[in-house]
Amino acid sequence: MIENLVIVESPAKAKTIEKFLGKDYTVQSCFGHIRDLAKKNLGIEIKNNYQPQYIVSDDKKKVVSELKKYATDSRIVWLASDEDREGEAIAWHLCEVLKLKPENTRRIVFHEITENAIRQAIREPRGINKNLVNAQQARRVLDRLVGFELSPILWKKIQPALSAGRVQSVAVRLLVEREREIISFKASSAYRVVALFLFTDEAGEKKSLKAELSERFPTREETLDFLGKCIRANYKIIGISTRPSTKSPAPPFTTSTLQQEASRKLGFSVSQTMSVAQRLYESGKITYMRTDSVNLSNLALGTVKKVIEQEYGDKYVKIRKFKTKSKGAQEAHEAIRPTFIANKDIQGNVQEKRLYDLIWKRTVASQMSDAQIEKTTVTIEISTADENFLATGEVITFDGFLKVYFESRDEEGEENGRAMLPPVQLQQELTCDSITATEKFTPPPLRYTEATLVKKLEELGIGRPSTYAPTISTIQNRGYVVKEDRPGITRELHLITLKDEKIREEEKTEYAGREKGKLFPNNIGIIVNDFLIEHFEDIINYHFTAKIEKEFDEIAVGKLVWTAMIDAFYSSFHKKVETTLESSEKEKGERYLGEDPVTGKKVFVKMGRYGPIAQLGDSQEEEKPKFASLIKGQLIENITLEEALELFKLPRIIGTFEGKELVIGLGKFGPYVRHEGKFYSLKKGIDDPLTIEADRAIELIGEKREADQKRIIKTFAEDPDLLVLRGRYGPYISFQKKNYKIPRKMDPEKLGYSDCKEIIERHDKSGKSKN
DNA sequence: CAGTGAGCGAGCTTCCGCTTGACTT
Repeated sequence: MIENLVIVESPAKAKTIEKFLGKDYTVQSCFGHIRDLAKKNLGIEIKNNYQPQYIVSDDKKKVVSELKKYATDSRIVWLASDEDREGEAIAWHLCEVLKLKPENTRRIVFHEITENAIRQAIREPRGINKNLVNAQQARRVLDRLVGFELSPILWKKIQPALSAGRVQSVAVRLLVEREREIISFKASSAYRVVALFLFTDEAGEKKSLKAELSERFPTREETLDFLGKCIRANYKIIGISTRPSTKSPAPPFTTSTLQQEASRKLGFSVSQTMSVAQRLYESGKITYMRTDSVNLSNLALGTVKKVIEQEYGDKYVKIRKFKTKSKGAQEAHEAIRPTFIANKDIQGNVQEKRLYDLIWKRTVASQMSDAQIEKTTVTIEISTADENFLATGEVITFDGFLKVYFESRDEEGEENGRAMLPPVQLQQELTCDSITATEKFTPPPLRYTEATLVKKLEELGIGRPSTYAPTISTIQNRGYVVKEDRPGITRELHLITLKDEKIREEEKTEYAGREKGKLFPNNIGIIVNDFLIEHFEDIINYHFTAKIEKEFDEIAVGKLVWTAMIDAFYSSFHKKVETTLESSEKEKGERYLGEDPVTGKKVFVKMGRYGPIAQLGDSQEEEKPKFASLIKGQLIENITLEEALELFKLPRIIGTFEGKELVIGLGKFGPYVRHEGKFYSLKKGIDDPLTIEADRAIELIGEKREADQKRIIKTFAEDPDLLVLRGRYGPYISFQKKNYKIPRKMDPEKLGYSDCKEIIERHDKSGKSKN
């Protein structure tokens, strides 16, 4: 007989709590939700007032049967799932599935894993809040209805295996709309004018001062006109103003802000951050990593205070209570912080150490004093012009939290105004060494990274800490978006300088717009997005989640019946589903580009069975149209007639090598060179399939042959098809287009022909028995 | 890994939010 059984969601949490509670308590974990809607036929009985059909999935059966054993053996069962909508539902499902009796079941909640908080919770048990459970059921059922009714429409009207949902479809919409802003963006330029002044200070030392003109000139003529006025002008300081200001630290990490900072500072992907954080959590080094709360426990605040006092001194301490700003936050946990703040560093791999360091610094800095900053602006008058030059400098008079941590930004701003200014006086005369006017282009809107997309979703109240990373993966897995680097463009910019009373003009080339690790929408993402917006704008709407969240809140306080809410939504939604299925045509995203000037045939771009294609000639006419695949990265959205016509120039024969033809073509995996039946990929961003020449193609073939050679560990005279190769996961055997794992005990260098044959045979046999 | 693009049809795909393993040929 067990006296007390406590059930929590996470096994790591169970371990910690068991330590606090002692031997009268057995603590088990249920690993999150233990059952979910059946996958067949929606899992909801629509005609039976939306009765959910819950089933325990296969991978949860083991956990459930173990918990059942424990529960029947226990005097009191304490349900300690999180204090939020999902946690309440988990507690309710546990009651139902484990058949718990109310008289020996208690529901308890705590927001922080400290002994006090848990003892306190046990002193204040309550029952299950059925209203809150109903709010969760409404959330669950609505998401299933939306996801499982919209997705099949896409299979029918666009392409199989696509998906749509309340969260993912909005994420894609954000990316598509941003891409359109970038496509339609027209850069304008203006001249930024910077002067370099020289003077001698009181000690006789030569000093310099850089200052920027208070305005930028939109044209070359105006810039020239201004610089002309500056020849033989006199310069005098007519103003020095200093303005004190303060900077405050950012709040402790939530899931979303941790993902953002790990991306900016450490270059981690969103899922990488989560898996490293998971390891830190499981080894007891940090608190729970899926949270939307910026709150720190009083215990933690006390330790942070001590650490700051010891490391930096009393005047660096400023204890703060942060309030969450994000919509729909449920705050079931603390903010993400080190479990033991006194530990400045930890054991672990490089990634773990770096992420821990980031969390430590952010936590500590959040409880430190404001930084005091003095901003100085020096105004310099030009005797021959109305404009002024301004020199700005910044001096940190008290570093405060900046001693530990500085939050990064997403924009790549110009390094400006950060430097200290040399000491100068009012009315001081300056000598102008030179003035440089540089043409500056306005930057286009920023593309999203994984992390900035998470930030945006959080601002909109869409998605939860546990789903940010999976959502980002889903929209990439469906092919809606791709995360990649893309090269920028080089462009000419105009430079005008005034030095030694002479004005000189020159052209400079600038490399701009290179993208690294950004999210780009694909054609299929754009087509799905446009289709959903045309037929279901109200759901793909940025405010849809906020709207239904309000209704869930009403359900949670008992003011609204959950099935009534679902019925109001579903009856109009389902009507739209039916009319869309009946009326709308198959959507191929076709766009007409114009006529081919050579043949006079019409040119279209659209989605084909295997991807986006260009079509030359109308399908109505007698002659069959020609087709050509679009190159990766080309969008139906903005491809030009000229670019489309180029595509029909492939495949091209560009010469011969070793007596065989070199053919450039475009395949499933991008542009290639074909030679003797073998394929060699062109280098992305370097080679253009339409202009590549034989020399370069031969070079590529050589590189590939060399790389293949390096992969070979062993070959056998008995059979040229059998190879021992070095691969991503270590050495393996390749035979007749199939790969085989080498047992760990065996040395790949010493494998003989018969050894390999044996491995292959053994594998093939076991493979057969499995199928 | 790599050329395709007519049309039909069976059977498959899919949501969001809680949790952790399993484990690469």
